[in-house]
Amino acid sequence: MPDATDPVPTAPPETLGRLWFELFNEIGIINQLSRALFEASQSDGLSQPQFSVLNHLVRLGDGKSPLDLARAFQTPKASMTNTLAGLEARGLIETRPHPSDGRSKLVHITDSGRARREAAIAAVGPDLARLGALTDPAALERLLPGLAALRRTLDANRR
Amino acid sequence: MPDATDPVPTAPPETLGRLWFELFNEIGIINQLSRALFEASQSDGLSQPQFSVLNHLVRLGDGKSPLDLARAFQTPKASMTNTLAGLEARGLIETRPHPSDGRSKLVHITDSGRARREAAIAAVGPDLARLGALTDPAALERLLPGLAALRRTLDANRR
DNA sequence: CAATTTTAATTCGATCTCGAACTTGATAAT
DNA sequence: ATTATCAAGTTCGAGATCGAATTAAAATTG
Repeated sequence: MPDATDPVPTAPPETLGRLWFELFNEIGIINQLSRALFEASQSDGLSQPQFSVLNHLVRLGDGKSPLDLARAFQTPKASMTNTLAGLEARGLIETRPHPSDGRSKLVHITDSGRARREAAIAAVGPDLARLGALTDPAALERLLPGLAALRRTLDANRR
Repeated sequence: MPDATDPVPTAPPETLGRLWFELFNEIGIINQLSRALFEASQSDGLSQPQFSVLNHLVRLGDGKSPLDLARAFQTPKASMTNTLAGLEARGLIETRPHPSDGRSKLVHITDSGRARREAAIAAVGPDLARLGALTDPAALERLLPGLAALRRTLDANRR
């Protein structure tokens, strides 16, 4: 029986750790499988991070700096540099100097990049349709708020 | 207005893709952040996959084959080979020949491996406690079934 | 009981990840 | 104004990821 003077419902510490590990484990596996699913569907070698950046630029607008993008995906700057280099080498984005800040630059998607994104979406389409038939979309939708909250908590809490 | 002759609520295809991408995006970021959180807490270089394997061996028993482990984590065999090599080089696991199958081998955790796992859990403890204070554990718990179902669907659906 | 096919694991190589150090440009402090 | 500090991006290097090819040991087949 809980003692009313307990400051907090004193979670059993072992159990708490287990909950987090289990959660992160599930998430790691899903991440794994979803990346593999996506990349297997792409005939050329567009990686999942590359696609994510293209998609972000289309959906939320381009003209962002690399640092903006790194923050949006919570990835280290060096990783974003690498992803952008891959996209630029393929001509899917181009970078222009920042008009007022000489250290920075702005990332713009090219027409070819837009087309590539469309093609990528079309290529995973059948796989997603297959998944969609096995899953209740509403159930997925219900997962999103909890995940977003968790993501924000983790983000707010990092050093 | 929906036409009653529509065979199925005809999910708007664009929207369906967006839902999946958003979901996988959140999951990718959480995976990212949780790995960084864990690894930053470890003073030596125990990686998150290495820890996961140690944890698995303690919780579900050792004496598994590398392939068993690869399947449990849905990772390619080659990745598991690499993770196990790292653990063995540190003396945290040891492998013994499979008694009846000459191709295989069995992974056993060492005393040092058990101790290392305990230490790793202790080292993330403060971070998890901080997170725990910002989150409702029950809300996390509620996420698990949906994630597990998603994981199973992805798993069942891969080629 | 050979020949074939499967299966467990490793090796290899190309690519990705990311912390740390560095370069260069902006901002602040005195 | 000069100097110190800070911020954006790149480079570098060590390690991780993972598909494909390889090796060796079952299991299967005819």
